[in-house]
Amino acid sequence: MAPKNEESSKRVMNRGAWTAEEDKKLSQYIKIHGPSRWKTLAIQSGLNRCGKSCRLRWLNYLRPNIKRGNISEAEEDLILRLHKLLGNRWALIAGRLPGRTDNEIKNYWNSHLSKKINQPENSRRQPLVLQQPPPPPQETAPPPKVREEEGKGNGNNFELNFDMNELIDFSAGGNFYELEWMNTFLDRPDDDTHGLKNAHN
DNA sequence: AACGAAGTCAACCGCTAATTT
DNA sequence: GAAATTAGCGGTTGACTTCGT
Repeated sequence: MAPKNEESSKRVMNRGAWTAEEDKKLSQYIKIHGPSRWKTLAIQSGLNRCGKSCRLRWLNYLRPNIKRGNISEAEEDLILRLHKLLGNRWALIAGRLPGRTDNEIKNYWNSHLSKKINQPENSRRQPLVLQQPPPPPQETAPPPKVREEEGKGNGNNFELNFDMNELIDFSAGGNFYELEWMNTFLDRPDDDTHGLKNAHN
C-alpha cells in the first residue's frame, strides 16, 4: 500500500529534537497555508523533515491552546476514568481534555497512572469533586470525527454505541466534571464487562 | 563526586482508515 | 473500482534527567 518512509528514501532528513528555528519555520508556514498536506508542507517550508514529523510537532507542541505539564487532579481523574472506559484510546481520551495531546496523555499514563492503578486501591480513588474550575471550553476542540465514534480499525470491531460528545460535553460548561453516571458506571468491580476496554490492545 | 538505575517524555515507526486521483 | 496518497493512531525507542547508593 502506502510507500514506507517515502520522504526519507530520497534524501537524509533531519531527525531528533526540533530546534527553535525549525519550530518557527513550521509555525510560520502553517500560519499562512494551514495545517494540512504535511508532505507538501514539509518540502515547501524548507524544513528538512518528513511530513509526519512536522505534523506531530505541530499537533503536540506548536498548535495554539496547547497546555503543557501540570495535569490537574481533575484531569488525572478523568483520564483514569476514560481509560477505564475506553482502554488505550489515547486520541479519544485526549479529545475530552482540552489542550492535551494524545502523546502527553499516553506518556502521563505510562509514567504515572499505570503505576497508580497497579497499587492497591487506597486513598487514591475519591469521589469526583472539582478542586478548581474546569478549563474553558476550547473553540478549537476538534469536532468528533466519524472515525472516533467508530473506533480505530486495526481489524477489530470496536464500537461505541453512543455519542461521546453528548456524554462528555465540554462546551456545556457548568456540569463539566459532574460525571455521576460515569462514577456509577466505572465503579462497578468488573472492569471490562462492557466489552469496550482493550478492544484494540 | 561518581556512577548506575530508574523515570520521563519527545520523537519515530508501523500500521490502518480515509480521501483523492 | 483500483491505486496512490494523506491523515491519524497506538506502540516503542532512545536521549536526557533525576534519584539512590
